[in-house]
Amino acid sequence: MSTIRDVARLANVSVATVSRVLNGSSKVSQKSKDAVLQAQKELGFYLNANARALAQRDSHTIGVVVSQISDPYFGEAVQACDDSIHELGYNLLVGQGYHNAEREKRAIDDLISYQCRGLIVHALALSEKELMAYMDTIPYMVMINRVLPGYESRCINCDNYLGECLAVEELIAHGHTKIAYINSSHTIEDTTERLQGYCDTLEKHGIKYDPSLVFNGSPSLEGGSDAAAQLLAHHQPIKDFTAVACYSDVMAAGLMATLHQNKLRIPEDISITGFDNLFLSTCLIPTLTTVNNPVRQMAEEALHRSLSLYEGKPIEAPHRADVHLVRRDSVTAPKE
Amino acid sequence: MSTIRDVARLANVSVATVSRVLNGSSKVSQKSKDAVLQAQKELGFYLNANARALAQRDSHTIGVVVSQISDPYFGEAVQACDDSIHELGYNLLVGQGYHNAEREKRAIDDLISYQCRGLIVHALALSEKELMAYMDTIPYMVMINRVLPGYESRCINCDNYLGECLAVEELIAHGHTKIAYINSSHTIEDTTERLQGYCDTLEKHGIKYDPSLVFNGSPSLEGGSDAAAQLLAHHQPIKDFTAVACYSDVMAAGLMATLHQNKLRIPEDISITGFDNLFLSTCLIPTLTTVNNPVRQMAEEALHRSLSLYEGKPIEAPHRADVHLVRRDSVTAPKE
DNA sequence: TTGAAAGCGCTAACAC
DNA sequence: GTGTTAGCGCTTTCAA
Repeated sequence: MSTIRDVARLANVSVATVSRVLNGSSKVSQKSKDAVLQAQKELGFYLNANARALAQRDSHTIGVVVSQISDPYFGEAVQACDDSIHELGYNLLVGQGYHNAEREKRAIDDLISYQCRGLIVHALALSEKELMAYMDTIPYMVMINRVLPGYESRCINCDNYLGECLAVEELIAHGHTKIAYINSSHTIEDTTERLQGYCDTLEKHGIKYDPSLVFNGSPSLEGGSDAAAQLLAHHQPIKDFTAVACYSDVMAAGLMATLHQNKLRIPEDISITGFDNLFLSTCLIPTLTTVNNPVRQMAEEALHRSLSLYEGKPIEAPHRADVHLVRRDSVTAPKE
Repeated sequence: MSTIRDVARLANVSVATVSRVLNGSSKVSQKSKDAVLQAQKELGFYLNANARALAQRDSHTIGVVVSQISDPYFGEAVQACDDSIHELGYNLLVGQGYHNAEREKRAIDDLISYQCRGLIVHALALSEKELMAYMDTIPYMVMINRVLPGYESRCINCDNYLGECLAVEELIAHGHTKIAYINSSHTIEDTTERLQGYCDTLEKHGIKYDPSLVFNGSPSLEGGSDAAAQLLAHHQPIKDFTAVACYSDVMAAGLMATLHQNKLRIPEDISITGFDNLFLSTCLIPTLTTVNNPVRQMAEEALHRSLSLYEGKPIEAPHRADVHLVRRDSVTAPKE
């Protein structure tokens, strides 16, 4: 690896000049510029980002931690973040928490030591207390999909409660009264809010909440399948429910696979709703009726807040993203 | 941000001692250790990863560039890489090329300047010439899904030709003779090899290759839908083909969505095969018959080669991962 | 077991 | 316009 000094020597200029040319800064004579560029090419030279970060006290880097990058939801979320991040001239660093407190901690710690200029974290396993400690030491840290009391303006999420109400309303509007619910086993705000939306909407229509129709799984495809398997196992033959509302599109996809394996037709036998409106939900057959979760908008909001915080700018009011129902083909009227 | 000096001062030891404690290295008295840890906690101190990388001439970091992290194929690939990377105690840096030469270049350049200790790149837009130039300047760079002549042992891919042969054989074995093909519009090796497998297998069974049954799209869900739309538009009513082999699972998913929109049933009206065996292919309805692409194994292989290369170790023989057919529900005999 | 000090590769005053 | 040089925060000899 050659250094800036090698380039300077070869180009017959000082290191300062090399730095100027390579950073496109201030006035440099065309002659020096050419010499430097030529020398750079000859040596295959790259500025050392670590050294730059150190000297500039700026890593040009934004950290994002999610559960798992291969999960479609987080794939889209990270994508959304990265797009905004690059637009602003920064680079993205991703950490993965794997639904696991230890790993979440490590992911956050790593990003902090990389001196990220912004930090957006999704954590579902760490306790409120631990997260609050982070929020206190890292003033520019922002959370997504989770709200910490006292830190509301640094927590970005969507209206989970309303979203789930809309989904269940849609099922009821089609005539369903026996509605099961597939839930995430991580009980953080979004989970409890969505479940609450489910319960309240049933109640509002005079339908009694039946806990034996609610099953949990990890918020993943596998988790959706698992929960679905439990649901079917506990209700044979299928007559206790005609529809299933799901915590997320991903879990809904898992549910659909399991229903299909069990020769149940969607929506003829069972209607389904998801949550998130991932691209995935348009690929499923039938396409999934779901609640739009504006990840992209939330990513932008989170990024801007984190950046502002880093610069010590005043904090705005809390942000709660709007949701709306997206009607597709997975909901129809119950049979008979 | 406090520095190691602040910690040293507060703990009443030298910076060297702080460094020793925080790196778990060599002999330090329990007393110093306690003092340092206490001071660290008090200050909320984190070692600066950039400074460490500089001092140690080791960033502890591996770079991976893919097309797009939200793409299910790359989601799984990055995941596989990250798992191996963490096992070895490194950290992952991801770059995205977005099917675009300029972006691919930038992603690679960024990772190089971060001083990655290993570099795994998937690039489909950059020319062979440009990539070879990179391979020459970065001796530890390894490519996936692409083979550069003269650099075979630094290029990891799977047996694309055989894989596509297996898929088409499967269709023919079910009685199909009119088989369309949906292809990626990026003509790199995997694309041409799979197409060749398709052609040769047809020919082997005495079926004439018909170019009017082959359509391109970008290797994405949207691309699959687009290509499918073209295919349908050019063959109305549908009587020129009874099956479609696809370049990838992701494109197959796009195709399935389009067929479904057009009221075509799978597999009753049209049989389909994919390529990759993503988790996605088990979620589609019907589940997709496809070719297993051992991404995880390839990721490990790529990582180990890159690391060896970095350490100047000898290069092994070329690696071409095995493939096999995975039978599911998207293929059946043609009608009538 | 500990500390002093010389770098790591770069940027950014500052002086010319 | 250009060069000199003092750091950035850390690790790692080398001596003590």
